[in-house]
Amino acid sequence: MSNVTFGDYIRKRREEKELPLRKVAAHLDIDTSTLSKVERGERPASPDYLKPLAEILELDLKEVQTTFIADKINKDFGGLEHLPEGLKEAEKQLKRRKK
Amino acid sequence: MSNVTFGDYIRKRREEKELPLRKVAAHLDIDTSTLSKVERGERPASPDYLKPLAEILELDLKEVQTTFIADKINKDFGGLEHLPEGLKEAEKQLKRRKK
DNA sequence: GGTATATTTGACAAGTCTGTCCAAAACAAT
DNA sequence: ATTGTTTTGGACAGACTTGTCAAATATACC
Repeated sequence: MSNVTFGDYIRKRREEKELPLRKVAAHLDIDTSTLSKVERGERPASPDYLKPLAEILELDLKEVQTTFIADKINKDFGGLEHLPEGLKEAEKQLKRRKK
Repeated sequence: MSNVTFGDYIRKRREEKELPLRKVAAHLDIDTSTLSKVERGERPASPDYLKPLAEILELDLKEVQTTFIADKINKDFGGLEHLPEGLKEAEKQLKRRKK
């Protein structure tokens, strides 16, 4: 898995499976147009899309979520120079929370 | 540094330095009320606040940013079960991008 | 070309978010 | 209790976001 946006990721997979936007969008219960925009990165994906996407594209939910998160972090925080440290800290807090 | 929200973090420091909201808010060029809300987590902090905050509170910008990022990731993605993997992936991509 | 299907575009409504304003409340100190 | 100061609450405007709809464009196939 390479450094690819969430939109590219799901579009590529949708094309592999030869599904039209129409079908996928219907399964996500959104408009074709909205999905088109998400695939092209013109709009962000909603977390609500992740499970249905994993289902219809037959992808591991873990991979879908992971790609979604990585992409969004990049877009949201890309401009901050200390992002690496921020990520480390977030991880540390997650571990701490588990207990 | 413990598992503390961004708001708590800056409030604690502001009180340490015995600065009123009025002064800090003025330096950030925002309303007192807005800063009060940010400190109490009623509103999110804008990235624009980070540098001025570091200045007036005499904190390391790196620490301020780190706390900000960790807190926001937590709030934004806290509901996703595969957040740890997402963070790992984001880090991997950052490293890859550096080249 | 012509028809059918798929995708993209842009205008739009409804909802959400961000910060301001100013009034109210809390706090300090005497 | 009154005065001065700090902090909070809530209504509000303007900007932004999210998704829809319908029209336009592209793609495929005969």
